[in-house]
Order: sequence, then structure tokens, then C-alpha cells
Amino acid sequence: MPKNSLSHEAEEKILKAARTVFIKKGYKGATTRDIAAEAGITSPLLNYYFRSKENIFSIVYERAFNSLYSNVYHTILGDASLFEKIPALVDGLMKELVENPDVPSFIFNEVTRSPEKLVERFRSKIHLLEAYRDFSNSVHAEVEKGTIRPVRPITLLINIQSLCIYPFLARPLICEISNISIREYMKILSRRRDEIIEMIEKDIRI
Amino acid sequence: MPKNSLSHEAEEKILKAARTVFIKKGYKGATTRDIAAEAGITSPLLNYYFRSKENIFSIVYERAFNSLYSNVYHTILGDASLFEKIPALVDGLMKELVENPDVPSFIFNEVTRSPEKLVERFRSKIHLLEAYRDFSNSVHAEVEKGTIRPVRPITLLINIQSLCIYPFLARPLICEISNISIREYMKILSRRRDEIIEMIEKDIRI
DNA sequence: GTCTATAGCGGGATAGAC
DNA sequence: GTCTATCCCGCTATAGAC
Repeated sequence: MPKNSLSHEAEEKILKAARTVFIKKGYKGATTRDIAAEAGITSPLLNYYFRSKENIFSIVYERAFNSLYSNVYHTILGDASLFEKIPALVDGLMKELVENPDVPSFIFNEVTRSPEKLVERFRSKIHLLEAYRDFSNSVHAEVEKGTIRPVRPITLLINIQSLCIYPFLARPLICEISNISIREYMKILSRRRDEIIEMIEKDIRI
Repeated sequence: MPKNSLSHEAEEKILKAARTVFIKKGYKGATTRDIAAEAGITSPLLNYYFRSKENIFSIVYERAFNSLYSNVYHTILGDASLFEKIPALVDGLMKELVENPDVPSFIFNEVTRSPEKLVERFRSKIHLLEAYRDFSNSVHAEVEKGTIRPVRPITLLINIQSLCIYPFLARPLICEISNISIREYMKILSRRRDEIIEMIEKDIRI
């Protein structure tokens, strides 16, 4: 892979096109010809820069994954109070999701198709485990103080993620079922941040 | 497509195998050879019975969709009280999901890949719109009675679905991040029914 | 009905000219 | 670096024997 800055530009152009196509069609559904066309080049250039479709995919996937997880979950690292961490997490997630509404669907798809790959990827992402541990500690601290009812940290985390991420995963389905335009739907979602925080806190506060 | 009962058995054997393979690999990832092998036959037989891969997929998809939607959403049809409909809906969803944990991922994937097909499918599924309308009415009734705060029915429905369905979509990811075994994770999920109902009601009750 | 053999096409990757 | 031409494999679907 060439390293000077002009090559770098070309690589990024390809990666951007690849991202678009992979997100729309998935790994199997996307062809190298699709990607080349989207980037305005011919397909041998893809191999010149990245050697294989799989290599391009790995980079695109890794970046998408980091945007949704690594860049968001650092908000629950450290020993801040649970009632600071919850709004920070919801905020980070919702901002990311409104900007990239199709990323979760992409990530979840590919994880389901080949979970093995995910396992490898996590070997180098230990800080997600740390984030989970720190979050657990913040939960236990509040339970001991008696400010919240006893609750499994994992359950709380699942609830937050559910309320934030699911509406983006289900967007095509929900819009169709309830006859809501995508525009109107996104408006509902952008108002969701505060509703989710309230709902979560109402659920756990004593 | 032959219609006598022996043929019917053969067709069902193929459809069952196809379901397994399509759910695991998706439409593009699954090959007709995979399906044939899973069914213990050779691939020309698939074409003999169903003429094409696409036809087999349509049937499998339609059934999966109905199991998760049509068979569940009838619980919110009619003019029962909202406080009967919520537990009925959560119950129906969770039972279906525990039995078929991989179905939502399959459905959402394929909807994302080709939303056009969904639109056609819905033309014949008007009762989902009726279900939504009846659910809305039950919500408005409680708001007028003053038993719940004003809430958009669609938001309420999204929250319920989020809390029920997301954990199944995210299972591979969550298990990895939090170092929980699949076994233990499913145990947490099976206890979720009551937690979800409580959380939803706490959120809306005045 | 069920098989073997194969047609026919589409996609990833490479050769080699420029 | 970027292209055209092409190799070659794997997939869906069909032909045709049994």
C-alpha cells in the first residue's frame, strides 16, 4: 500500500465509495465493480491499492464499528456518577446515529454473518470491557447509596442501547407500518434524546 | 408446483432447510447448493419444486415475517384497554423471540437490502395498519381518562419493540463485549418480560 | 421424482500495455 | 497509476438419462 499523500487521497476516495456500497448492499451483495463505479475508477485499481475486496471491507467495517462503539463508549469510562454517565452515553449514541443512521444495520448484519471476525477484532479493543466494568461500578455505587433500585448493569446498558439504536434499525419497517414519512420519522427520533434519559432514570430511581 | 401430499412433504423439507440456511447466511450469502445439502438432496430438485432461489426465499421470508408481525400484532387489534394490550404485546413478542431468536436479524437485514419488496408485501397486510390504528385509539382513550401522560402512540410502540427486539439483534455483540455466555444471556432475556412491562407502564402512568 | 452433467453468466483478481 | 482484456472460479438454472 503506497504511503505518500496523493496515494492517500486515492485510497480515501475508494474507501468512501466502498463504505457507501457496503452499507447499502452488505459484503456479499456489493461487487468490486459497484465500488469502482461509485469511486469513478475501474476495478483493477481497487486491487492495486488494497489487494482484495476483503481488505477494503475490513477497513470500512473497523471504522464503522469504532464510530458507533469506541468513540461513544469512552463516555462511560472513569468513575463519574451514573447520573452523569447515562446522559453522556445517550447523547453520544444519538448524535452518532442521527449522523449515520445506516451504520447499526450494517454492523449488526455483518456480525451476524460472521461472528468469528468480531472475536478477533475485540482482542484489540479491551477498553470496551473496561468501559463496561467502570459502568458497572457506577451502578453498584448508586445501589449502595440507595438512590436506585438493584439492577443488573448489563440490563441497564441493554435498555439504553435498545431505546437508542433499535429505531434506526427498524426505520424502513416502522415507516411502512405506520405510514410515516422518513422525514417525519427522523424528526421524532431527534426529539428522543431527553425522552430516553427520562425513561431510563424513572425506571431505576427509588 | 405439485400439489399432492407427498410432494407437499418434500416441499416442506426443502423450505425448512432453506429457512435454516437463509437465516444463517442471508439471501446473497446462501447458495442453492447449501440449501440442497441441508435438505439432503441435490440442487436441481430445488428448481423442480420451486423454479428459482428467489421463489424459495419469498416463501421463507413471508413466513418469518408473519411469525414476528402478523401473529403477534393481532394482540393490539380491537378496543381492549391499553393496560391489557401492553402485556399481551410484550408477551407475544418475547415468546416468539425466545423461540426464534435469529428471525429479527434476518428480517431486518433483508428489509434493509431491498425495501421495495417490503412495500409490495404490505399491500396485502393491511391489518397491520388496523392494529396500529386500534393501538392508537387505546392510547388516546387513556390520555383522555387522565391515567397516562400524553404520549405519541408510535413512540410507545417503538419503545416496546426496542426493549423486546433489540437484545436479540445485538446478542453476538453484547455477549462478546460483556463476556457473558449465550446461555446466561438467554436466561437474562427470558426474565425480561415483566421488567419491560413495568418499565413501559412506569414511563407513561401519571 | 431424482439424479449427473453441463451450460451460461457474473464476479474477483491478474496480465500487460500505456 | 490507470486502463483494457481476460482468466478462472463458483453460482443458478437447465438438459436429459434413469
